[in-house]
Amino acid sequence: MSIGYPCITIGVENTQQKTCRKRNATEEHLRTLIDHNLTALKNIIEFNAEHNIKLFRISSDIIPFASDKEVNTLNWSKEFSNQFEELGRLIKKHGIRVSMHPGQYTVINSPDEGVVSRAIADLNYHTLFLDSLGVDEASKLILHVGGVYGDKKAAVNRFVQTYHGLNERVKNRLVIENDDRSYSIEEVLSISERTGAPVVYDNLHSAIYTSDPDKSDTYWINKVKSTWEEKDGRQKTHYSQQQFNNRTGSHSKTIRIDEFMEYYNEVKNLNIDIMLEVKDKNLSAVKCILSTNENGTIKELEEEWSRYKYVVLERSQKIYQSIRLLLKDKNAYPVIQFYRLIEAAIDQIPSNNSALNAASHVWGYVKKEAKEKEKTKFKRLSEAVAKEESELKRLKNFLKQMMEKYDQHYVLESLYFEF
DNA sequence: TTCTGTCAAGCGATC
DNA sequence: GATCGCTTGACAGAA
Repeated sequence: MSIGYPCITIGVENTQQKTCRKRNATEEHLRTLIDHNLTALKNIIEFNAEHNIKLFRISSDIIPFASDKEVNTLNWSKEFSNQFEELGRLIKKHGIRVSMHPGQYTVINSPDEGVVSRAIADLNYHTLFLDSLGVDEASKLILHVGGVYGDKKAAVNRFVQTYHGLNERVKNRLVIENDDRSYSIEEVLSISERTGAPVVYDNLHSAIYTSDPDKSDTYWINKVKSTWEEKDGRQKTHYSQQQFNNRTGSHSKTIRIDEFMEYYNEVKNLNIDIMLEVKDKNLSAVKCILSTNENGTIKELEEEWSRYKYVVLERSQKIYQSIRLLLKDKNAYPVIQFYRLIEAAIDQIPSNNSALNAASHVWGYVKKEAKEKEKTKFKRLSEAVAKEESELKRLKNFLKQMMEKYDQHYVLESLYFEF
């Protein structure tokens, strides 16, 4: 089983994707952006390899306006073929399975022909991107069924009809997913019967929208399994949790580990890949991978701790001490307790005092080298935080600048500036 | 330098 | 029929 995350990373240097506005999309500017984004992808792949993350969704925005031939006229696949080859080699070398997922705006069953032809162009773009990497058919392209338009039967028929007219290369990668308001898992399954497309089961969507709420996740995962053939690779699923107090269907900030482990224990023998849909992306992927690793070592937790420690200290001295104590036994691997404590800390809002405490720890990395003027500024900003919580952002921005100026990579690679 | 509004996409609910 | 909300991170111009 592989566990992965979509599109972007939190707290990993040089992995940020760039884009632009249509009106600024000159050929030259697009070239710069594509070059930048492919380099960022390479850095993401390397990060994933280092952290044993074998599943990753590539952002649809990686080639800006790729499916709009009037805006992006570049032959990017050919022009950047060297970078694509290198990326493909890297992906294969590390055994990473990549995928893509056009968003809610790519709709092939619309009654509007213009919408459909743009959607087809978009699918062609995604397919060309994956083909350019040289990855096999197990690298999938995930799509929702689309709209209902007041007549679901007709809408489904249009989906099936358009599907059959798609390029073979697209069809070889295309997978359909249940959504949370229009097409339930049972409806997607019946569309799969008519198209042959494999099905991705999404647990949260199904919890929100299904005609059969009594059926379990395992029931549907088993049911859907037969839509996956050998050439499609391992069955893929999407997993997410509801963010409390948000709109139904909102993805949680982080994967709550106890809830995940309950799910994992039910599905671990079903031979699936799990794509986590969650706001904190790679952080939850690493969390879930370490939590399900029976041969994990304390060293891996110590590495995690080095990234989280100031985030925790900023919120709770008590939890900070508890985690230090927890990691004392070098032969143990208390991974679940560790993440429970991290989650408990992140749930808290930093008080002025605890935030200042963490800030002064971080300041400690540079205070010897700092110029008088910088020391004064730190003092002034700290005093402001003591009076007014809203000033914390200003103080942390200043600290980040200082860490960059004095090359304090230990702090910069931590998550202190990400929370 | 920091903040706020805008972009880009299509559906569907609401007035 | 027109408008807004949904979603998302980053752009882009204002302050």
